[in-house]
Amino acid sequence: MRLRQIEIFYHVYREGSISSAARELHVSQPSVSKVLRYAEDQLGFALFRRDKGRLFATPAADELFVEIEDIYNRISAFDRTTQNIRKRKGGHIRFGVLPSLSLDLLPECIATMRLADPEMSFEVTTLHSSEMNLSLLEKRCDICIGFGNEDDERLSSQRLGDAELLLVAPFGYEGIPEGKVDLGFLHQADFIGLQDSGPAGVLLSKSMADRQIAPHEVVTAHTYHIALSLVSKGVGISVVDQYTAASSSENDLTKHHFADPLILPVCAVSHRDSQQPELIESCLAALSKVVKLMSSSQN
Amino acid sequence: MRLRQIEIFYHVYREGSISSAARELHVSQPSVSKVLRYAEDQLGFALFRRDKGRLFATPAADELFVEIEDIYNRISAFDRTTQNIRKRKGGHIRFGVLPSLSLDLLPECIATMRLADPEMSFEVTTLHSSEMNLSLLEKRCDICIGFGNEDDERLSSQRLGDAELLLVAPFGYEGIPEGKVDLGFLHQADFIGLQDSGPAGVLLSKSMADRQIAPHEVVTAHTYHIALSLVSKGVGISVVDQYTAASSSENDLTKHHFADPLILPVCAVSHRDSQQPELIESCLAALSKVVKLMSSSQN
DNA sequence: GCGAAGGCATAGCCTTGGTCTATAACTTTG
DNA sequence: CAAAGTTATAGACCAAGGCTATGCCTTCGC
Repeated sequence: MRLRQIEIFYHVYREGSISSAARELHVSQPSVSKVLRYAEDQLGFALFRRDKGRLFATPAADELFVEIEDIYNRISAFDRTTQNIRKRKGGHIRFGVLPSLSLDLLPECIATMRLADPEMSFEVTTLHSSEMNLSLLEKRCDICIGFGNEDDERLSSQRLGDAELLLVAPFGYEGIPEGKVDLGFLHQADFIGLQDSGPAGVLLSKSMADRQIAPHEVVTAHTYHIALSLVSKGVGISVVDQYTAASSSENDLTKHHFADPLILPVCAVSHRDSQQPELIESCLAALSKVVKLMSSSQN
Repeated sequence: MRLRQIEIFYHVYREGSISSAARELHVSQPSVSKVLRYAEDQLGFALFRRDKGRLFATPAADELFVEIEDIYNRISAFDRTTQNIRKRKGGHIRFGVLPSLSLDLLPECIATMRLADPEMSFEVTTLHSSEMNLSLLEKRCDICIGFGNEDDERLSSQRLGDAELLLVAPFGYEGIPEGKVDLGFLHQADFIGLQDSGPAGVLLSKSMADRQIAPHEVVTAHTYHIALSLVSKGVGISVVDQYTAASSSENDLTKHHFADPLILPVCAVSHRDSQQPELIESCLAALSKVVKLMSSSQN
């Protein structure tokens, strides 16, 4: 079946009549009639039963419509994408970013870059650490921002700045010292852990293992948002990166630096053989600048 | 973009060259070249950069390919469906069935119906109770089989037979009497419940509530398979319908009838204005026959 | 350095898918 | 019974997409 035949079948099936499908598609009625008939000839089976000058869908049409509906929607979305590409003036960058960096760091960066060049357009997807490399290699995005380095020679990574892991505790949590906190404070404490937390989780659990610190993990949360919410409800304490901490709207919690700070590199990773290396370069430069600015203002 | 243009773009992008795409598609090289060029003209932007007689994908092409890959796969699947429809000789029925009935009851029915008419073909999807009506109304399937009646005047339902809920317990479970078991046996027992279990769950919890029986629900499982596996491991006892119980391969558990049996109707629901009423009718008759046969042989 | 091989593009020709207008036949409705 | 709705057919036309033949450019091996 050709695309036009699919379109016409889709509308005739939904409208239940050739005439109204023709009106919807802004073409003549005989045109729709002919294409539909032609499609049936090629398929080798009828899509509609003609009875007293009216159409009734056959079981085969019911079955095909289930698949066509989906295809049609995707084609429509695809057409919108081509429209968007055509209308673009400046460059276009597709970001993949950790959920924790998506609420604070990246919006700030994009705002800054758009000020510098209002013609540029952006696309943002959130990804987990483990998905980033694949997404870049399959060219589903242009720049990924996360904690840690690439591990593939087709990719290149650049350190934008640092992210510090902070202790977050409910407001007025017992026994928290003024100023910096020792990591040992976590020992035996009621702790809210994060599942699948990537490099941040690795760094934290490694640091704790080195000093034989074992918190009492009362809840394992799947998202940072839930973890912070649990902290603010007094369920326990947790450790998150500074950007997650900053983006939280919870004001029932306090944030604390560690005496021996836990530092993670914030890295931007991109494909080595991009078709628009200058654009990527200028983007990375802008990112790096904004990240440095943000981390200095947060201390 | 027309369908042919999408197909050609897809293959050129994957192969990296017009010539090999042409070979793959079994058409001439100039043909592919021309369609690709034409597509670019219509889109208003280049898909490939031509450099020293070779093609290199542009960022726009990378972006479009992400969507096209998916569309292409669906079109391929759709083409296979049209092939299948064309090749069919006899009737075709699309079943929607509860997971618990999908392993034992429905395969038995289909085997019987195929013996009676080897030309018929079938399609089976598993659905939850809550999805069945919608699936029928949207004509995504022809007959749904579950516990309980339809609740929509556009649908008609037929009782095929009964399903009894049985107590399942680990082999040698303490205190289980010979013969029938009273429902009160569940009170305070370590019980494995089922989440989202539809009419079966409703019947059971209602019966228990009436007699103020409250088991100790130690695990809530998401699938019957997990529940049965937990029972056979001695975690607790559970209640499932006879077909689920029969389909289990666990032999570390025992099955018991209740003194006051918990009976659910096994119903087949179909659309009132089907295009193939005789086919549906004969199917329902065959189903009814098989179900009656099966439930008598199981007692 | 030159010829062979393989890549892409253009030209000219043909088939067919899809559009239109005009018209006919049939159903339902007022 | 006429009016307004439906689908189907006929004939003309244009554009999409296929083919062969050919030319040009790059790369590779001798």
